[in-house]
Amino acid sequence: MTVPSRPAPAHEPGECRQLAGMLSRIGDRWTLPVVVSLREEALRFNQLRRVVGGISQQMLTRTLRALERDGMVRRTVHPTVPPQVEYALTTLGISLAAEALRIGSWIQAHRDEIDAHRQRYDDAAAG
Amino acid sequence: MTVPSRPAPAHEPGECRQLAGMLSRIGDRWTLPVVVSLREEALRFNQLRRVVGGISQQMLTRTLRALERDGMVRRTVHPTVPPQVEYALTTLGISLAAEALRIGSWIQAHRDEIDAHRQRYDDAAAG
DNA sequence: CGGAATCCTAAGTGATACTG
DNA sequence: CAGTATCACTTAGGATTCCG
Repeated sequence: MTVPSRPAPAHEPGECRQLAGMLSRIGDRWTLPVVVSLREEALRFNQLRRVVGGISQQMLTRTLRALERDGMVRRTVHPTVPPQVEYALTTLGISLAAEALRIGSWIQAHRDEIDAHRQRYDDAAAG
Repeated sequence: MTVPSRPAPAHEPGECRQLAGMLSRIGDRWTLPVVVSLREEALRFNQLRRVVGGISQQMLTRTLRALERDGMVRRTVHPTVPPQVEYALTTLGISLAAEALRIGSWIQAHRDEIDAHRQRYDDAAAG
């Protein structure tokens, strides 16, 4: 493709930043495990915590709040005693999970390649 | 393999963690802007810095090192005076960029929806 | 049970100054 | 030009304690 004097970059800084922003939102340590854990069924707080595994109470709370704020997760409180709170993916959340899994496929497909590169790079640095 | 009473979750913790790990690698503040900036042509350090815009020298160095380590970017030093270093995407990097842009499309498509949710959530929290 | 509040550490990020 | 080194600040995350 010939490059004219100065074509539109096909990427504007704003877009990249938003893209990076959303990727880091879902790329944090717990968002994806939580979303994937909710993929098949709604779960209650401590159920979810057990399924996800290894997540602190605080981080689960924060992650769920962020997901709820973004409209990815719906929080339903059942006025029982003791209180019962259920978390479920929204349509938007399901849609995001699908995209995430797509990237997951890419990663699995290229994981060996990436690991090999890292190995080589680190070896070269160490040597 | 015997069929368990419950179906396999279709997600193993290890996978999620790797997925999240890679997403946070490319979801950091600068990786994507850098990759996208390199999409059409190889650039030198300070060229790249200008194109990306707003990135500190240190973060550009770190981002490029990480990308190089992962085999996404190839670093070529031309033994001239003054030194000239060129950065270019590898095939792997181009492939990643394509995936990233796909997510970008998703974000653009759902951005208004997400923003509306956030607005509503924040308003409710403030009220 | 489902959180909130608090404290602490590590990592990401930016600014600045210096070097080959 | 293309970095490295250092410092300061902010945020992510974990551990612990307390509450309705």
